[in-house]
Amino acid sequence: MDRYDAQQIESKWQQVWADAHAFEVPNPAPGETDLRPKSYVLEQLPYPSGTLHMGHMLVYTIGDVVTRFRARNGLNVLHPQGFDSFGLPAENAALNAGGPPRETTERNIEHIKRSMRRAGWAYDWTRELSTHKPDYYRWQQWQFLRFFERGLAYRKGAPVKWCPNDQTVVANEQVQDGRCERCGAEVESRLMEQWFFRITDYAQALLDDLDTVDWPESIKARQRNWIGRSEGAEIMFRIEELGEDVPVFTTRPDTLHGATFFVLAPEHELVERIDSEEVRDYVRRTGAKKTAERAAAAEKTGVFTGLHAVNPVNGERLPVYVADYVLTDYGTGAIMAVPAHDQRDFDFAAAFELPVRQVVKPPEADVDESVAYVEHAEGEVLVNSAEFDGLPAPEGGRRIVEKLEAEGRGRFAINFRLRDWGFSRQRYWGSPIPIVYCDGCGIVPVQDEELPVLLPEVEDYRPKGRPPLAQVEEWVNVPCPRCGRPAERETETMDTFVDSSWYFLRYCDARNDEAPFDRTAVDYWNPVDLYIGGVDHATMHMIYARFWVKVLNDMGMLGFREPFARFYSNGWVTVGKVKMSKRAGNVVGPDHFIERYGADACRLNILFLGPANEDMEWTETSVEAMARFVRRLWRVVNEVAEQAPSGPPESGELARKAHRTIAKATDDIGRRYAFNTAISAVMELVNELSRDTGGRDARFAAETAVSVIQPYAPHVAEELWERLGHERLWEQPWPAADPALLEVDTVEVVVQVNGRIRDRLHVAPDTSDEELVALARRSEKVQAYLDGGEAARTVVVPGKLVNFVT
RNA sequence: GCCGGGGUGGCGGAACGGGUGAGACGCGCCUGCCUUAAAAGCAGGUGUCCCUUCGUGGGGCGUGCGGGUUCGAGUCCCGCCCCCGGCCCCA
Repeated sequence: MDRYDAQQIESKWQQVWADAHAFEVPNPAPGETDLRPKSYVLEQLPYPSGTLHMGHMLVYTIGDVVTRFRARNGLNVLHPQGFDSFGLPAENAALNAGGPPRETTERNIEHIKRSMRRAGWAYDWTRELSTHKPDYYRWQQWQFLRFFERGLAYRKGAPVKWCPNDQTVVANEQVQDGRCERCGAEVESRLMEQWFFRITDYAQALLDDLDTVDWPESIKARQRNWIGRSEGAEIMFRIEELGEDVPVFTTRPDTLHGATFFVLAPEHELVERIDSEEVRDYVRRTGAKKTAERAAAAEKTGVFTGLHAVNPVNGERLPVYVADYVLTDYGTGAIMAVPAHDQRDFDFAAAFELPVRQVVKPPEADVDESVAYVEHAEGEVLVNSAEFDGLPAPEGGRRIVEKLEAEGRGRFAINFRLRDWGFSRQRYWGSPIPIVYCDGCGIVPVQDEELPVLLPEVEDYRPKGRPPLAQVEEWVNVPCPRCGRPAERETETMDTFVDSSWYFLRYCDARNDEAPFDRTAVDYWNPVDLYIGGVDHATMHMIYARFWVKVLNDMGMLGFREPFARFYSNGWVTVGKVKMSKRAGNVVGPDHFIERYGADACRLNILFLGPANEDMEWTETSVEAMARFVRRLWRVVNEVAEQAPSGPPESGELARKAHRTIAKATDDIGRRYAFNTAISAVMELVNELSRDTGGRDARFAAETAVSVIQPYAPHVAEELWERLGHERLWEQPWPAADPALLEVDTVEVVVQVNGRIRDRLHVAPDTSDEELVALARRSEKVQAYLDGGEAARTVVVPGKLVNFVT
């Protein structure tokens, strides 16, 4: 027997697969139907900002196991791969490396592709895409123009989060604890003109359709959190001195009579009309505050404006304050303050000595205005609320809104936390936005025939506050597409989340140069049957992509409403319980381990560490263990190949074990996504096989072990399959377990007396209940415990136990 | 605060519609074989405590804590404790 040589075997089979175009999956030709059901298996594509790490190893191996398993189970499987190559990570990587982003990015892509091939992942590379390539972003620009025509992409001035380090606007979602998610710098608030997608139009649909997808509950919960739907009312207050109506949103219209003051956010548009040095000073100070400071402030701050707001329900004049505990980007940026029933209002009232008036009273309690009553109790009623006194609070709230509605001063309303998606970036490395600004015509879209608007090569792409593209005069200055007079191009670029909002559609028709994709192709493959990726993309990317698909569906470009029918979220790979990440500086790459132990051992290892949807601890000893297992498999199967006779199995215990292994692995991979336990099952089989490698059953067991481990360790499986006298394992049907052979010859049946085990019987699995009881009763040990008496009740679980209850 | 997910040996983890003896599989550790030696490999042992005429012997306790349902609970119910993650001046 020759020695196991991972490198030699793996490169051999990788070459065989490439030559055979083994994983290339053409779209069905027009008019033809593939009889196999389709399956679209997709993993989130990588940012080529460096090399692969163990997190990638995990996600891509999961996808690969499922792909290979499904292909052998008669499905037509699409499994493409590409690169999310635009955006800040790639650009920052280029800045660090000191070259142009295109060069570093493309170098990284080549490196990653080599690693991916070396790992043996079965991709259809004919569909490869990179989002920084003009043939990709051309169609993104095209789709942007369709969004723009429909008013779904628009420009507005808005307070935005500005990262002083990256010198760009970042999305709210990219801010963590007041810091830039990418670089960790504290973000500032600025008012800027921005491009937005009108995702809020789809808030309700995004919420409702979560019920139609098969995702982990935790991921759905995150999206629901993010969308943040709350029901309440919008109530109109008149600012007396300005003669302006200001709406407020409240979830507690029942407490309207308890409003004792009124607060505007410092950024509220009315604030600049207030002629007060004190107010201007406060707004200035607040603006200088970092978002994080503002949220963390223990003491409520604010300033009286001299204005008054009229409460529409009772005509009371409430003093108007400006205070930064009211946020400009939630609700309407103004609130009615009810200190008796809101902790924040209560704190503010305490600091500014404002009155507190309780209007909701829990049953059997006196009115107590020394604390805020914010919880809810069954049977609470309204007090101090004029004609609504005594009504249960929920009903009272309803009646109050109805009354205001009749007067045109209020209505039931639903508010979402979700904001429109600001997607323009003041950076270089992204898709240009195909827009031209003309003094005469305003915002003018670039004509479809002019696409793509190519990203020009620039000398200096470092961010300086102004978009780097603004410095490229020969690029910026163009004639207006509408009137032909001198005009200027949009110099901001698109957020990389735009790129990843539709890449899974492009894979279906990746070489189309007449449209983003053909609807037939996209409708054939989609929705993605299994989407695999990290929880970190559960909110942003996966909400944007859902939005994108809904819009395209409304445009009639595709025939489905949800992109990802099922989502599998992989856990983190940890080192000493710390997430493996660039930031933590504990990244271990697969390349070194693949070189040392082989891709098969590494693939097995990453899935054997634990359940793939939970965090798993990386240890080097476990790779060694898997390398040991592969060598053991190699030795045992080679032995069988050399000495075991061919011929139909004899259905002995070893053959039965093989059938049980098939059954377990099929269920573990196909239904449960329990990748670790399927490996254990094969290990058990190999352990048993190693004790007896000589018979026909041994040959069958060896073939089974090789066949079942193939999705995990495809190279060594293919080599051993060949040595067992067969070929092209990757195309062989997945083995089927014979139900008749799943049972062992004899089973051990436990005999209990009152739930205590007293004896064991060894019987055939199909022994009848009556027979079991008779056998059990005959046992001396049981007799002793029954003590001559009779069982009041006898419980029989066939093949498992007999329990006498006295 | 609200929401989601978890607590099982020295470690990672099994036990998948309550059905035996929990702890599969692997790591680590211990003993032995092979070897001049090492590596690799092979065989066996490994929750815990007690009794033992040491026998492939007997028994108690064990799945975060306290109750409960059941002939039978890691699994179901009630009440706690702790850990991880998400959204939070969200009006």
